[in-house]
Amino acid sequence: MITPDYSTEAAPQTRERLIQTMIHLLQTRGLHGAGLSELLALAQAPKGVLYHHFPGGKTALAVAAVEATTAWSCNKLDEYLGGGADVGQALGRWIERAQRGLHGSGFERGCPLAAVALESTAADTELRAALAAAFQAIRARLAQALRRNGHDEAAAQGLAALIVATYEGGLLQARVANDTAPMAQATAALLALLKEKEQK
Amino acid sequence: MITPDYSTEAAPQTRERLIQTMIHLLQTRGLHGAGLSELLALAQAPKGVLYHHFPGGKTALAVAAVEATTAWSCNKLDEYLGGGADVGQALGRWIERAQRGLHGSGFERGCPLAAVALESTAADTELRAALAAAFQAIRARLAQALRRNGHDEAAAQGLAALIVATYEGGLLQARVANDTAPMAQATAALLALLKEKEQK
DNA sequence: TGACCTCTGGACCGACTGGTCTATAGAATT
DNA sequence: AATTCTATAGACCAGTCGGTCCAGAGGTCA
Repeated sequence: MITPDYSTEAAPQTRERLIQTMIHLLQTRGLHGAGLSELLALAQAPKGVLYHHFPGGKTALAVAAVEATTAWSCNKLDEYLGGGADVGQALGRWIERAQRGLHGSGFERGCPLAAVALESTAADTELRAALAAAFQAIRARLAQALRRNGHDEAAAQGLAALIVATYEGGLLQARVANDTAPMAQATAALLALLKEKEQK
Repeated sequence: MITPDYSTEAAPQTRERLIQTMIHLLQTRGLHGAGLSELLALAQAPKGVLYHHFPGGKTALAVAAVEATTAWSCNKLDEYLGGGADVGQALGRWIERAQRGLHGSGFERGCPLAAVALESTAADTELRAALAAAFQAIRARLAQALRRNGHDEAAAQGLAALIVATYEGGLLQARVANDTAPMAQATAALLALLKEKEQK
């Protein structure tokens, strides 16, 4: 007889706490900037717990964090883009949310994917695979919505990549500037260009 | 009588080699991912040399690397934008160069500024100041050229931020995708939008 | 009740980190 | 020739890194 695999209460909480803490550290310090001792202190967990839930250690936890971020982002995108909503509008809401997060954290919390993306090397195969899948999934969702909005396949893919780039690049500039302005300006410029194209 | 301050031959070579090596490591692994031992081995320099030229240690060298990158980028931009050339064309050349660099390094070499930007915290004041100045300078140069091309002040600033964001975000996506496509697509989409606006 | 299992807790470890310090080579100055 | 200054060289250090290992806590089975 197969044991029902609903786990105990405590276990998923701890595991989830580790992932959330890792996401937070990736946003603020990046992968190598985040030490295990700091992570465990923030998550209020001893070392053994980490290696129990993630035998692969720090890297495995980072992969889990990347995957959790991917899932979360896709859900949020689906929510914003749901019902064939206008991509420009959805993008506006998305960026607004990011700006609030950045500003609210004193310009410390950026994108958890971006930092890892720039620190990882080709040797970090699992991490890279997770990151590649993440951006791929996000672009695919955007492209799908753009196609629904009347763009052809090539244009949809191009605009999807441009939107993601604007988001990541805008966040990066805003972070070092200690000011949301660069991100807001970049986004506004992109939205204006998109609107003009529509009206053409 | 003032001593002519052309320095000895050896000194600036070593110092420069340290900076160039740091830039390379920032591009491939980021600030925290790059160890001093690796840096010194690549630069073929003993430890004492580093702390002789950069009493501030690793961070001071990173600041110097950021500043050198800024100067280099501004020079290149001036070259591309010189004589009131079209911004779209200049941007195309700029991005093409970055793509060749990325592809030629097996998708390892990205932007030395971006990685540091995401790893640094508000506590790293010098590093942050250097980075803020870097992006500020680059945006200013782009905005100036855009104004020459007939955009008003606000539009020029917005587009400048958008261009930088596209560059950084495109590079990031291409890096993890192991494929220049996302960057090429994002850039092409942006250039297409700019061209449409011109013709409007 | 005893065996088992998942999960927690933390002592412990070797490797490596960034950084300091002293010795010295060699050119420039006196 | 003696001195001074810049630059090179690397031994050395304390602290921290990620990771291993084992002891128990507490639940769920037979």
